[in-house]
Amino acid sequence: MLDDRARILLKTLIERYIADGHPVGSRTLSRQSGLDLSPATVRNVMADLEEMGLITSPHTSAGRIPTPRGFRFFVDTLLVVEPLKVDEAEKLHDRLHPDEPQRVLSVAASLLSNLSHFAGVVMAPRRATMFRQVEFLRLSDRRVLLIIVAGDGSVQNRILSTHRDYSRDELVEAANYINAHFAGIEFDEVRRRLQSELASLRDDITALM
DNA sequence: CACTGCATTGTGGTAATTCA
DNA sequence: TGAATTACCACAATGCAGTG
Repeated sequence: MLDDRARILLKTLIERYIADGHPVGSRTLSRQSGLDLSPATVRNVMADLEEMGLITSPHTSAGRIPTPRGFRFFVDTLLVVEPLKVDEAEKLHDRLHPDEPQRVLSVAASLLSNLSHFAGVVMAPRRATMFRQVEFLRLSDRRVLLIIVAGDGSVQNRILSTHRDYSRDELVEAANYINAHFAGIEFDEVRRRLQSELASLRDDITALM
Protein backbone atom coordinates (compact mmCIF):
# COMPACT_ATOMS: atom_id res chain seq x y z
CA MET A 1 0.00 0.00 0.00
CA LEU A 2 2.80 2.46 0.93
CA ASP A 3 6.49 2.52 0.13
CA ASP A 4 9.06 2.84 2.93
CA ARG A 5 9.46 6.59 2.46
CA ALA A 6 5.75 7.28 2.74
CA ARG A 7 5.52 5.00 5.79
CA ILE A 8 8.35 6.85 7.55
CA LEU A 9 6.80 10.23 6.78
CA LEU A 10 3.35 9.11 7.92
CA LYS A 11 4.79 7.64 11.13
CA THR A 12 6.78 10.82 11.85
CA LEU A 13 3.74 13.00 11.17
CA ILE A 14 1.46 11.03 13.49
CA GLU A 15 4.05 10.83 16.28
CA ARG A 16 4.64 14.56 16.00
CA TYR A 17 0.89 15.26 16.01
CA ILE A 18 0.39 13.06 19.07
CA ALA A 19 3.26 14.88 20.82
CA ASP A 20 2.09 18.48 20.39
CA GLY A 21 -1.42 18.33 18.93
CA HIS A 22 -0.73 20.75 16.11
CA PRO A 23 -0.92 20.19 12.35
CA VAL A 24 2.47 19.12 11.01
CA GLY A 25 3.92 21.01 8.05
CA SER A 26 6.20 19.80 5.29
CA ARG A 27 9.24 21.66 6.62
CA THR A 28 8.87 20.15 10.09
CA LEU A 29 8.44 16.72 8.55
CA SER A 30 11.43 17.27 6.27
CA ARG A 31 13.64 18.05 9.27
CA GLN A 32 12.38 15.43 11.68
CA SER A 33 11.75 12.40 9.49
CA GLY A 34 15.44 11.54 9.22
CA LEU A 35 15.06 11.35 5.43
CA ASP A 36 17.18 13.68 3.31
CA LEU A 37 14.23 15.21 1.46
CA SER A 38 13.25 18.80 0.72
CA PRO A 39 9.94 20.15 2.06
CA ALA A 40 8.58 20.23 -1.48
CA THR A 41 9.27 16.52 -1.95
CA VAL A 42 7.64 15.84 1.42
CA ARG A 43 4.59 17.79 0.24
CA ASN A 44 4.26 15.51 -2.77
CA VAL A 45 4.24 12.46 -0.50
CA MET A 46 1.79 14.19 1.83
CA ALA A 47 -0.49 14.86 -1.12
CA ASP A 48 -0.44 11.12 -1.90
CA LEU A 49 -1.22 10.26 1.72
CA GLU A 50 -4.08 12.76 1.71
CA GLU A 51 -5.42 11.20 -1.49
CA MET A 52 -5.40 7.81 0.30
CA GLY A 53 -7.41 9.33 3.15
CA LEU A 54 -4.67 8.82 5.75
CA ILE A 55 -4.08 12.51 6.52
CA THR A 56 -6.01 15.72 6.00
CA SER A 57 -5.50 19.45 6.13
CA PRO A 58 -7.69 21.30 8.66
CA HIS A 59 -7.56 24.49 6.57
CA THR A 60 -5.58 26.14 3.80
CA SER A 61 -2.01 26.92 4.70
CA ALA A 62 -2.06 24.70 7.77
CA GLY A 63 -0.06 21.52 8.17
CA ARG A 64 -1.60 18.04 7.97
CA ILE A 65 -3.22 15.95 10.64
CA PRO A 66 -3.94 12.23 10.66
CA THR A 67 -7.46 11.00 9.85
CA PRO A 68 -9.11 8.18 11.84
CA ARG A 69 -8.06 5.88 9.00
CA GLY A 70 -4.49 7.18 9.33
CA PHE A 71 -4.49 6.47 13.06
CA ARG A 72 -5.83 2.97 12.39
CA PHE A 73 -3.06 2.32 9.85
CA PHE A 74 -0.50 3.67 12.35
CA VAL A 75 -1.72 1.39 15.13
CA ASP A 76 -2.05 -1.67 12.90
CA THR A 77 1.21 -1.49 10.95
CA LEU A 78 3.56 1.30 12.04
CA LEU A 79 3.42 1.27 15.82
CA VAL A 80 6.24 -0.69 17.43
CA VAL A 81 5.32 -1.95 20.89
CA GLU A 82 8.14 -3.03 23.15
CA PRO A 83 7.06 -6.05 25.22
CA LEU A 84 6.99 -5.55 28.99
CA LYS A 85 9.73 -7.09 31.09
CA VAL A 86 8.58 -10.03 33.18
CA ASP A 87 9.07 -8.30 36.54
CA GLU A 88 7.23 -5.16 35.32
CA ALA A 89 4.32 -7.27 34.06
CA GLU A 90 4.17 -9.08 37.43
CA LYS A 91 4.09 -5.75 39.30
CA LEU A 92 1.19 -4.54 37.14
CA HIS A 93 -0.62 -7.83 37.60
CA ASP A 94 -0.26 -7.62 41.40
CA ARG A 95 -1.72 -4.10 41.46
CA LEU A 96 -4.82 -5.15 39.49
CA HIS A 97 -6.23 -7.31 42.33
CA PRO A 98 -7.76 -9.93 39.98
CA ASP A 99 -9.49 -11.52 42.99
CA GLU A 100 -11.60 -8.36 43.43
CA PRO A 101 -13.65 -7.89 40.25
CA GLN A 102 -15.22 -4.67 41.55
CA ARG A 103 -11.80 -2.97 41.66
CA VAL A 104 -10.18 -4.36 38.52
CA LEU A 105 -11.68 -1.80 36.12
CA SER A 106 -10.97 1.29 38.22
CA VAL A 107 -7.41 0.15 39.00
CA ALA A 108 -6.82 -0.72 35.32
CA ALA A 109 -8.04 2.75 34.26
CA SER A 110 -5.76 4.36 36.84
CA LEU A 111 -2.76 2.27 35.70
CA LEU A 112 -3.47 3.10 32.05
CA SER A 113 -3.66 6.78 32.85
CA ASN A 114 -0.38 6.68 34.80
CA LEU A 115 1.43 4.82 32.02
CA SER A 116 0.16 6.95 29.14
CA HIS A 117 -0.11 10.30 30.95
CA PHE A 118 -3.57 10.68 29.39
CA ALA A 119 -7.08 9.99 30.59
CA GLY A 120 -7.56 6.23 30.98
CA VAL A 121 -10.77 4.55 29.89
CA VAL A 122 -11.26 0.82 30.40
CA MET A 123 -14.25 -1.21 29.22
CA ALA A 124 -15.06 -4.69 30.43
CA PRO A 125 -15.38 -7.27 27.64
CA ARG A 126 -18.79 -8.76 27.00
CA ARG A 127 -18.87 -12.25 28.38
CA ALA A 128 -21.41 -14.84 29.37
CA THR A 129 -22.23 -14.25 33.04
CA MET A 130 -24.77 -15.83 35.29
CA PHE A 131 -27.66 -13.82 36.62
CA ARG A 132 -28.07 -14.10 40.40
CA GLN A 133 -30.48 -11.47 41.67
CA VAL A 134 -32.32 -8.32 40.68
CA GLU A 135 -33.96 -5.58 42.73
CA PHE A 136 -36.08 -2.55 41.75
CA LEU A 137 -36.17 0.59 43.92
CA ARG A 138 -38.77 3.27 43.24
CA LEU A 139 -36.97 6.66 43.07
CA SER A 140 -39.84 8.92 41.94
CA ASP A 141 -43.03 8.76 39.86
CA ARG A 142 -41.51 7.32 36.71
CA ARG A 143 -37.95 6.57 37.75
CA VAL A 144 -36.78 3.21 39.06
CA LEU A 145 -33.33 2.18 40.21
CA LEU A 146 -32.42 -1.27 38.88
CA ILE A 147 -29.79 -3.25 40.81
CA ILE A 148 -28.47 -6.40 39.19
CA VAL A 149 -26.17 -8.87 40.97
CA ALA A 150 -24.20 -11.20 38.69
CA GLY A 151 -23.00 -14.67 39.49
CA ASP A 152 -19.44 -13.48 40.08
CA GLY A 153 -20.63 -11.01 42.74
CA SER A 154 -20.33 -7.87 40.56
CA VAL A 155 -23.15 -5.34 40.89
CA GLN A 156 -24.58 -3.11 38.14
CA ASN A 157 -26.92 -0.15 38.71
CA ARG A 158 -29.19 1.47 36.13
CA ILE A 159 -31.81 4.19 36.45
CA LEU A 160 -34.89 3.33 34.36
CA SER A 161 -37.46 5.80 33.05
CA THR A 162 -40.84 4.03 32.94
CA HIS A 163 -43.99 4.84 30.96
CA ARG A 164 -46.15 4.81 34.09
CA ASP A 165 -45.76 4.95 37.84
CA TYR A 166 -45.09 1.55 39.46
CA SER A 167 -45.91 0.98 43.13
CA ARG A 168 -43.39 -0.52 45.52
CA ASP A 169 -45.44 -3.74 45.69
CA GLU A 170 -45.48 -4.09 41.91
CA LEU A 171 -41.70 -3.69 41.76
CA VAL A 172 -41.14 -6.24 44.55
CA GLU A 173 -43.45 -8.65 42.77
CA ALA A 174 -41.58 -8.23 39.49
CA ALA A 175 -38.21 -8.72 41.20
CA ASN A 176 -39.45 -11.83 43.02
CA TYR A 177 -40.73 -13.31 39.77
CA ILE A 178 -37.46 -12.71 37.92
CA ASN A 179 -35.33 -13.97 40.83
CA ALA A 180 -37.44 -17.11 41.23
CA HIS A 181 -37.45 -18.03 37.54
CA PHE A 182 -34.09 -16.89 36.21
CA ALA A 183 -31.47 -17.08 39.00
CA GLY A 184 -28.45 -19.10 37.86
CA ILE A 185 -29.13 -18.59 34.15
CA GLU A 186 -26.90 -16.63 31.74
CA PHE A 187 -28.01 -13.05 31.04
CA ASP A 188 -28.47 -13.66 27.33
CA GLU A 189 -30.72 -16.62 28.10
CA VAL A 190 -32.70 -14.55 30.64
CA ARG A 191 -33.26 -11.86 28.00
CA ARG A 192 -34.30 -14.46 25.41
CA ARG A 193 -36.79 -16.14 27.76
CA LEU A 194 -38.29 -12.84 28.92
CA GLN A 195 -38.77 -11.71 25.33
CA SER A 196 -40.30 -15.06 24.50
CA GLU A 197 -42.71 -14.89 27.47
CA LEU A 198 -43.73 -11.32 26.61
CA ALA A 199 -44.42 -12.30 23.00
CA SER A 200 -46.44 -15.29 24.19
CA LEU A 201 -48.51 -13.14 26.60
CA ARG A 202 -49.11 -10.59 23.84
CA ASP A 203 -50.36 -13.36 21.53
CA ASP A 204 -52.68 -14.70 24.26
CA ILE A 205 -54.17 -11.24 24.88
CA THR A 206 -54.63 -10.68 21.16
CA ALA A 207 -56.46 -14.05 20.88
CA LEU A 208 -58.68 -13.21 23.86
CA MET A 209 -59.56 -9.82 22.39
C1' DC B 1 -9.68 47.12 22.73
C1' DA B 2 -9.51 47.26 17.80
C1' DC B 3 -6.63 47.94 14.05
C1' DT B 4 -2.34 47.72 11.36
C1' DG B 5 2.03 46.17 9.79
C1' DC B 6 5.52 42.79 9.92
C1' DA B 7 7.59 38.24 10.45
C1' DT B 8 6.97 33.46 10.28
C1' DT B 9 5.27 29.27 8.55
C1' DG B 10 3.16 26.62 5.22
C1' DT B 11 0.78 25.82 0.73
C1' DG B 12 0.19 25.08 -4.44
C1' DG B 13 2.07 25.77 -8.86
C1' DT B 14 5.75 25.68 -12.08
C1' DA B 15 10.26 25.69 -14.18
C1' DA B 16 14.75 23.70 -13.68
C1' DT B 17 17.66 19.93 -12.48
C1' DT B 18 19.03 15.18 -11.58
C1' DC B 19 19.31 10.45 -12.50
C1' DA B 20 18.28 5.75 -13.98
C1' DT C 1 13.78 10.46 -22.27
C1' DG C 2 10.69 10.61 -18.61
C1' DA C 3 9.95 10.28 -13.77
C1' DA C 4 11.49 12.08 -9.52
C1' DT C 5 13.21 15.78 -7.06
C1' DT C 6 14.47 20.51 -6.10
C1' DA C 7 14.21 25.54 -6.04
C1' DC C 8 11.62 29.45 -6.32
C1' DC C 9 7.56 32.43 -6.35
C1' DA C 10 3.10 34.25 -4.94
C1' DC C 11 -0.28 33.81 -1.71
C1' DA C 12 -2.76 32.65 2.80
C1' DA C 13 -3.10 32.08 7.79
C1' DT C 14 -1.44 33.19 12.15
C1' DG C 15 0.97 35.43 16.01
C1' DC C 16 2.85 39.43 17.95
C1' DA C 17 4.18 44.10 18.85
C1' DG C 18 3.09 48.82 18.24
C1' DT C 19 -0.36 52.48 17.96
C1' DG C 20 -4.39 55.36 18.60
